[in-house]
Amino acid sequence: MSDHATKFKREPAEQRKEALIQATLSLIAEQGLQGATVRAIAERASVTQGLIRHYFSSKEDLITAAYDFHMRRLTDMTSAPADGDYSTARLRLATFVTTGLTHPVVDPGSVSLWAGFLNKVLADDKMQAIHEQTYRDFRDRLESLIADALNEVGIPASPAELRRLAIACNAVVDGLWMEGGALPYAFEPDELPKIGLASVGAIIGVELTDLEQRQT
Amino acid sequence: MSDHATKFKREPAEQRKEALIQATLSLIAEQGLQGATVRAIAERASVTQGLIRHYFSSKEDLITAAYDFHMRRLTDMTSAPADGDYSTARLRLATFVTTGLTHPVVDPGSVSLWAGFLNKVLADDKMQAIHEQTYRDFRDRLESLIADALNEVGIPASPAELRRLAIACNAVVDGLWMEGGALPYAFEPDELPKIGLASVGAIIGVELTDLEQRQT
DNA sequence: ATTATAATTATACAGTTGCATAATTGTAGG
DNA sequence: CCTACAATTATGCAACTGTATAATTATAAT
Repeated sequence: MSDHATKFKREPAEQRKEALIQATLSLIAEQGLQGATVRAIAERASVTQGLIRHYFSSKEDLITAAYDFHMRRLTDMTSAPADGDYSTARLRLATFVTTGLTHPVVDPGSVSLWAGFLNKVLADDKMQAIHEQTYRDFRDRLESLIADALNEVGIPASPAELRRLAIACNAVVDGLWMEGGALPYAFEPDELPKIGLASVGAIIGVELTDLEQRQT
Repeated sequence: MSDHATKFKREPAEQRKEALIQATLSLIAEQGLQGATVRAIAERASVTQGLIRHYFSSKEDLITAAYDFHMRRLTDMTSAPADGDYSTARLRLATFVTTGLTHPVVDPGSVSLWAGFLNKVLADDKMQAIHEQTYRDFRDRLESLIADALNEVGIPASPAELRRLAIACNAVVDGLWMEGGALPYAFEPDELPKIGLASVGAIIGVELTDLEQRQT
């Protein structure tokens, strides 16, 4: 009679780690950092709290890993559709902006998550490094899309100019992203991407709004 | 001999309340919401913890009051210099943008504070109401400045257009504000206001960068 | 089947948290 | 001067926190 109801299952390390990270992220999104206690995380991941210590040397270690995971995912979600777009540079830029200002990138949970981490970012060096890294990745990606679009219309820009344009466009996208996440019902469904396209277009001096509708 | 060293002093209610709020804000700015425990707040305000309960019915009550106080101050700091400017509408708008992108409005503590509150904002109705209120105040202020500037150069805009422009400009300013606060050493001292002016100018189609230097 | 071992659970602990309640004490009005 | 009362301190408590350590148990290799 070996029918003892098995009390737990062993999972591959990476899978468990990610499950714990996901549990952590969902808790922070819902209740902020304070809601992410080891016990709450363990419960949400259907695991006992001791296991967290087995995979992460401390709670801070888990938080750091979760932050890295979230920021990477955010950047990837925004970049992916534009990366697969091989039409014109302008359209690629437009796709990037539109994606970054549409669900699921724009989402209360995402914004809450980002905000929840921010004060740790300013206090902890490791967090600061991750923040700087992901910010630069995102902005560099945007800068190269802008450079391509400007070349395409025959108005290339100097490196210094490109830097300024990238910072500005990044700010518009970030700002709209935040507002959309923080006030989900304050904007029409298509309003944010439209405003984003018009603004980025105005800043770099290239028309972007009419491009999106066309079928290849 | 009535020289017993007086153990405490009675302060007017409003003054004590504000002292407690200031202590709360400085703690959240430095360490996030988690650092703002009743004991830490009391100590920073040079008071014992029981007193907090005497002025605020709960910790949440204090946090809410602190949030309201901070957001009001942020909006006021940004608006004040532009309000006292009676030259041209364009200059007033430029002053508004510049002020919002310069110290002390741009400041790691301010951003940290704002972020620390955000997840509470999404969860708590009272906080949500305060957030919506201050956001609208700020954006409406910006919208009226934009409207004046456009009228001044003879290109008035429709209400719907004005709304879009205000949302976009608000996003630029907010985005730059955040980036400046989150990465204090990533930008040159004058870089953010310059980029802000150029971007807002580009979005609404009015030159703003050359105005600031002129002496009346 | 047995065994070795890592994955997982179980238990314990000292410190911290928000809050309630009681005990003081400054101070304005008589 | 003193008296009343609110402002403030003092003390206590139950719940929760992160972490350490020991006890189980699934599972792959033998």
